[in-house]
Amino acid sequence: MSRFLSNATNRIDAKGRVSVPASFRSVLSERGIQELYCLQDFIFPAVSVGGPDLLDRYERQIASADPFSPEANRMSLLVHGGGVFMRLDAEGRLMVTDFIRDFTGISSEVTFVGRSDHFQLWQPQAFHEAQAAAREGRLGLRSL
Amino acid sequence: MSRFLSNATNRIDAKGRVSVPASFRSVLSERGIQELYCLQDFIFPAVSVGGPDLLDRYERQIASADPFSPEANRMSLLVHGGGVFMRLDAEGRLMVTDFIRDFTGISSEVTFVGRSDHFQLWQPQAFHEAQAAAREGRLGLRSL
DNA sequence: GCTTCTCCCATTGACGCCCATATGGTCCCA
DNA sequence: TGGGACCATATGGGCGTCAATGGGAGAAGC
Repeated sequence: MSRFLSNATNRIDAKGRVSVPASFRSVLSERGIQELYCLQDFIFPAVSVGGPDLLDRYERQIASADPFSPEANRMSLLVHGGGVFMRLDAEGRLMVTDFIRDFTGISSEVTFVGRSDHFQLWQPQAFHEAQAAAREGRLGLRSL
Repeated sequence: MSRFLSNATNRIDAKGRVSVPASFRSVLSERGIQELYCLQDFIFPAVSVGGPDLLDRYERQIASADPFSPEANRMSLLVHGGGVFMRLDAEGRLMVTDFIRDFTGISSEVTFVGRSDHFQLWQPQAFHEAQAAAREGRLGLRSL
């Protein structure tokens, strides 16, 4: 298995912490990830979380683009300027910082969304809407 | 090679579990499937269930696109963010989670529907309507 | 000094694992 | 051919374990 899959919604406590789902934590430990790298998604109002390899992937993507293109410029601004390192506490919780709240609209609950090699933090309602929209977009295309 | 065929309706017990029909279970064990991958159908209000190979098929589809494209991002949101791995208990039952209930409308009974290489979970009434509609050559979409 | 973060422990509620019972079908034998 | 024993499946429920959550106290920073 060993990939981030499925979604779960957890509550933020009075101190601003939220438990990362156990299934995600086991993937993290399997992969030996201790430092989490967080950055804003390019399309959705969500924060992506993964190991340092996540940063590597984005840097390769930027490197592969024309370095003077607006696209590469914009990506670098988000990846290098917007990225944050975080750690979990002993119980597997992370602090929901203002950086996360402002970009995602998260206030009292966090939806954790698996994305195979990383996972994301969403405001629950926004996640449901985005998923519904993505499904609509596929209607009309042939399904597998 | 045996396939998932026919349909059967079973009751959900007080703890939210439901028995997978024995004929489906024997197909699962023949194929050596122990971990079940579940995903919302793209067209019908039903949840598809199959082996990890089901997920592999979708991932190949995603991999064929530019990994940073909006299209791949949306697809991953559905396949990774909406998919779940599940296991059967010792008696061959699975938990009917809110994820399944919300999408299918299932409350007290589950109709298992064979689809050759996978099977689906339906709300009984919705299944009958969709099948009747299919007989008439229509697409039996209920409003979700 | 006060606030903010980290480490630690307590509670509780959900889920997995186990065993018990019911129900319906099949096979064997009279 | 009808009755009964046997078996497999579906279903019900107890109980232990672990994850999610809440809160206290010490450490570090402003």
